[in-house]
Amino acid sequence: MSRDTKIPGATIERIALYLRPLERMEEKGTLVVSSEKLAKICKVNPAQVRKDLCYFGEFGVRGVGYDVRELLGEIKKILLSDRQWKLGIVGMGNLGMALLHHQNFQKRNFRFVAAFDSDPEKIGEILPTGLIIQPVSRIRELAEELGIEMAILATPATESQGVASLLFEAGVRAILNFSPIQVRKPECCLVVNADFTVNLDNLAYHLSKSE
Amino acid sequence: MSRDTKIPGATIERIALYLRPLERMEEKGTLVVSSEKLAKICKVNPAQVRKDLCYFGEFGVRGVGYDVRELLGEIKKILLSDRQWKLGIVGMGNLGMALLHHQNFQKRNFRFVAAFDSDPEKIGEILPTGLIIQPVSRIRELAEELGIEMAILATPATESQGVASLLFEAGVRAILNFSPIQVRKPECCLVVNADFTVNLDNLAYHLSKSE
DNA sequence: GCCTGTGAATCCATTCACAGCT
DNA sequence: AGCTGTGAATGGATTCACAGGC
Repeated sequence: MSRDTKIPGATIERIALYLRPLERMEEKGTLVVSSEKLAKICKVNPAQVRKDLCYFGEFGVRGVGYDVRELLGEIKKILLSDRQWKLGIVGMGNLGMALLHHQNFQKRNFRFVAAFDSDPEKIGEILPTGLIIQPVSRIRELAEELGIEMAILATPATESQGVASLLFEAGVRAILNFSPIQVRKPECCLVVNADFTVNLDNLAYHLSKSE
Repeated sequence: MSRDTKIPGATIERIALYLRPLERMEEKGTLVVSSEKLAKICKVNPAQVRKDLCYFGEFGVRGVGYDVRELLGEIKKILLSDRQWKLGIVGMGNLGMALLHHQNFQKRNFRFVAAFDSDPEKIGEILPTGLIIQPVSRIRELAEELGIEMAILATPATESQGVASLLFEAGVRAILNFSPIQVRKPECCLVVNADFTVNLDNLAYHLSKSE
């Protein structure tokens, strides 16, 4: 497939999904996987798997399948998950703390290099990882100094927009937003929302639809 | 619009999004809102707001807009968020603990009625909310007794499928899954995945695409 | 004049179906 | 024979554009 084709957003979301089972397969020593097998694990259509992959190249062998190790490498290259990303986190309440210490970020090559909060009680606290909680007022300075590339926003709704603006001004260009508001952002920057209460609202609706 | 029209899944996701700013408007005493205003806050297209709403009825007044209080009521009815939902949570690590104590669930009428873990060290621990951590082996019994309607899965990947199956057998029909695997489920049940590391993978990809 | 409700048009995503390679 | 790669067909979701009521 031609390189210049526009790649659907939905495709790259699924690509990230394919990555995880492939890692487990590599660990277990599985050498080859078919689109059908991978599709079943990820709960998608086999044709979808093939189409998604072929936006990026021809990774498979007809009549055989995909080489697990090779496909894993290609996907990591596509998602830039073969290199480390530096994260900042703002809002060290229950959720912020849990995210900071969550193993899956480390596993996925995301590394926290700074933690911020606006509560004077918390500032200066030394966390188990060795990080020290910094005041929100130092975001500008530290984001540049430490080279923060993405940030996680775990602040209360009232603070989210203010903090997001600070982050964007400091050159952070991507935010994963756990707060329940949609933040304004410059054209060049990215925000993904992860307010899980909306997921529950969704479940509630669909649950009651099916009696 | 006719009542029997199939309602897009994307629509109901956005409906949950509209709910939040409407609540803030009601608190502030705002009486009326236009599709344009609401759209701007939620970062969507105004026509989208109108179309979404008109799947459920005619809530607005031409030339005027939507009555905030009335619209809020209608949306709460649609999403069944005018009643309380009983939640269970499994996996009381950092993340599970943080979710259990997260204020936004309470605000949204989701109430935790049980917490489970498989670690003998944790079982019996009394949490700040008064809940006692129960062994996973009691899921069956307690889910029925307490009337758990949805569950949050914050277990390590290796345990997720097992626990999910237990929950489904116990009559829980909806799961919000924070672990990085796609669980098998009966036809009648629902799973929404909320593995936020895939969101970061997404951000990483799009970030590097835009230089 | 203003803003909703909604068919029609457009855009995007998924699935089918089969040609092509091993 | 088996499984990938991909155009074509289908199915959904978004946006346009305007008629209709305040």
